[in-house]
Amino acid sequence: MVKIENSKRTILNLAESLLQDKGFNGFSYADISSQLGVKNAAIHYHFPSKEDLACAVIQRYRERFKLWINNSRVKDLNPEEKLNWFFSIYSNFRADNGKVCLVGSLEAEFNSIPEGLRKEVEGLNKEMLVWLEATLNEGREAGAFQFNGTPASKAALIYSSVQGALQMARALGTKKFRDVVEQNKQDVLVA
Amino acid sequence: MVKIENSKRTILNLAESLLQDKGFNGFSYADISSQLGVKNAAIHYHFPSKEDLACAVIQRYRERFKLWINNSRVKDLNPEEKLNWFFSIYSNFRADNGKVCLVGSLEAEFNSIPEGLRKEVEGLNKEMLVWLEATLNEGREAGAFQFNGTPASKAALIYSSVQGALQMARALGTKKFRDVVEQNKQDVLVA
DNA sequence: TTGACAACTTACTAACTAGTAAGTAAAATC
DNA sequence: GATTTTACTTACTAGTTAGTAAGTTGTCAA
Repeated sequence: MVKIENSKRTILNLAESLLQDKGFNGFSYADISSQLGVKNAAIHYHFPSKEDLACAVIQRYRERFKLWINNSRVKDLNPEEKLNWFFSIYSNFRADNGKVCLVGSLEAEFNSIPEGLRKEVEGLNKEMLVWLEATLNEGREAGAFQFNGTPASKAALIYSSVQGALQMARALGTKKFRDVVEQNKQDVLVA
Repeated sequence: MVKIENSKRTILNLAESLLQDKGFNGFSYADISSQLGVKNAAIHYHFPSKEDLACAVIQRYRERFKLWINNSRVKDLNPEEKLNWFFSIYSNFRADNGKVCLVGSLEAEFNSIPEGLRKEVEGLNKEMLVWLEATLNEGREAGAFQFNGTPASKAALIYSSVQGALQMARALGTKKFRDVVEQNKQDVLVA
């Protein structure tokens, strides 16, 4: 038998991509198996249910995010650079065939996805907001950022706007996404 | 035969509600027919395809928005009141069982919805941005609003953030949505 | 060399999907 | 009063969905 190396990881990659492209209700096991060149049942062997598969995607993303923010490449950046790194995640999504944020995609379908998956999405969303809030606070105390309100509120605004902008760019083009990122920077950076 | 008065309108209401609740790929004709107490085929009689149905929902919403903004109740408001009216649309969505914006819902699923529907979403999105941009411009010139960048960019930021915040509130609660609205106000209103 | 195990395939099911064709009954129109 | 139209129902199809059970084969460890 020809072994595809690390099928499990390849399945996760394809599922992540499909979630960002079509949404949870917009893709099927057949989309994955056909791209992988295997049968549907092979996917079920690795991930018994669609919920298991999507949960594994989010869990992996949460691990990845934790590794990133604790790695010196991000940890040691100054607040402005950290914010730019954050925006670059989403710029890369946009550049990659107009993908949207996993969190946004799944929250848009929140009332038609399994319960366990909702919990994972909630966890990821919280973790990202906590980091963004801390970064905004750090930047304001260092005099690099300037904004009204609490870092928590500002973090919620920035995150939700980027999430929304990725979606909006699908209908109105990449410029809209870039506009939102630039406007966010102008609204927070000290001139 | 017992006539349900104005079935067509009731179907549109249910479809609009389902789109905001579950998304295009998250509801079926059966969801509508069961709530209406008719058979599936009755829905197909009024709207042959699911695309026809969803397009009709968006078309009606576009008409409604046009009527609203041209009605003196909104037209004659000052810029700050206009912005508050805009936010109130989404506060009402949130209060109504955590519904999200039609545009956001459909853009999240953009790559798995029919072509004709995409065009309608694009149209609605543009029309709302044009109004918001004009309102922001009007407010800035009147000295009621203060912000960096162009009214177009600021409009894109505000709209995408509200769209994203409705989705985020599903996972993290209504407070997050309110935070984003308040932060937006603080970032634009002259103190 | 044998036996266990991992990673599949084949073959299937039950439920649901959008969509259609033909028939029916009430109501509006001529 | 006859005919057409509106708003359905019944009955169906073809395709897709997630998910399962049982069998197969290559790989690896004892």
